[in-house]
Amino acid sequence: MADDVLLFDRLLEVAVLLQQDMDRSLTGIGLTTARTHLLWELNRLGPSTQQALATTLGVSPRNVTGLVDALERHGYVDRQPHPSDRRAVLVVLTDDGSRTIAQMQQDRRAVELALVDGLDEIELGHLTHGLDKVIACLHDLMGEAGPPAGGTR
Amino acid sequence: MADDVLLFDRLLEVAVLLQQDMDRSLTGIGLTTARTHLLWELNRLGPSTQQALATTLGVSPRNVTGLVDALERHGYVDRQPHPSDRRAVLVVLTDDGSRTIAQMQQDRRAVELALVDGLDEIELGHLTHGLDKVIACLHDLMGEAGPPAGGTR
DNA sequence: TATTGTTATACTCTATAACTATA
DNA sequence: TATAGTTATAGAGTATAACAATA
Repeated sequence: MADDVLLFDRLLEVAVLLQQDMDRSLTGIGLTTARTHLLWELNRLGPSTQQALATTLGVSPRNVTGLVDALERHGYVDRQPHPSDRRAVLVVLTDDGSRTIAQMQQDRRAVELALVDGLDEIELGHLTHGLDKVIACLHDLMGEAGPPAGGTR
Repeated sequence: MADDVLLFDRLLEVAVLLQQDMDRSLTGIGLTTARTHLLWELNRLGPSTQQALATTLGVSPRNVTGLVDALERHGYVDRQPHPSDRRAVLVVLTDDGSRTIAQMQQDRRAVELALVDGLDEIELGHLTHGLDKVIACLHDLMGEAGPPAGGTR
């Protein structure tokens, strides 16, 4: 009957569970998904202007202002004057921010270990292979349908 | 180096892509993720009180009021008096709402087909098997860590 | 007394537009 | 003139608390 989206449903369930798992560790410490995303990218990029963060995150500069305000208020980042451009500010991780990111990376590794632990090497290979195909296929689907005036055909 | 969360990263990428794919079809027709979620559950449950919807969706009754307001405003649902409880209202899909849901189900089937099309039967079996293990593992992780005063041990 | 839905209030994420200070 | 970041304004999702009508 409704069994015609078996793979889709499984992927969706994984997505929901991952989201829940990541949300769980953010409660009560002044972090949210959006703020954490910024923190994560800031850690990847190193000290950055808000403009750079807006581009990387794909959100408006105004939005970054709000997120940095909140992260600064909670002590995760600092705003420093840009050394060569007095219009800009450099957003940098505080020690607390760095520690928080490190903890998150450790949590991810723990989840990864738990997941891999339940699979033998063959199963893991098959799963990885299948996921890569799914990812490629979804990228294709997005590419085709993205902007109204496409031309991949 | 940073290659120690390979599986996690793949699952995360799938989650992001799925979210993007689902968002894509909602733009410009008065729908959002939250509203669509309500519509979807309403279709599954049949005519429901807002209380029932709040419970099913795991959000506050106040939140449901806002979502139903918006969906009603855009013609996807109607509020009808509850036949036996004059405090409650029954939220029901309009014809337009039903058509929209049907279209979404069809879109899902199309994505499912595209995904399955890229895999032979063996690969599909392996992928499904791996995902089921991942889902079970994630459920375990959530269960263990969920409420502070757990007792699964 | 308990429940259904609402109004009141507040916080967060998001966007666009106008404005300031600087390039 | 263009760019970086801010203030102003607005819409959407979410929550709690207080309140009205009804069970």
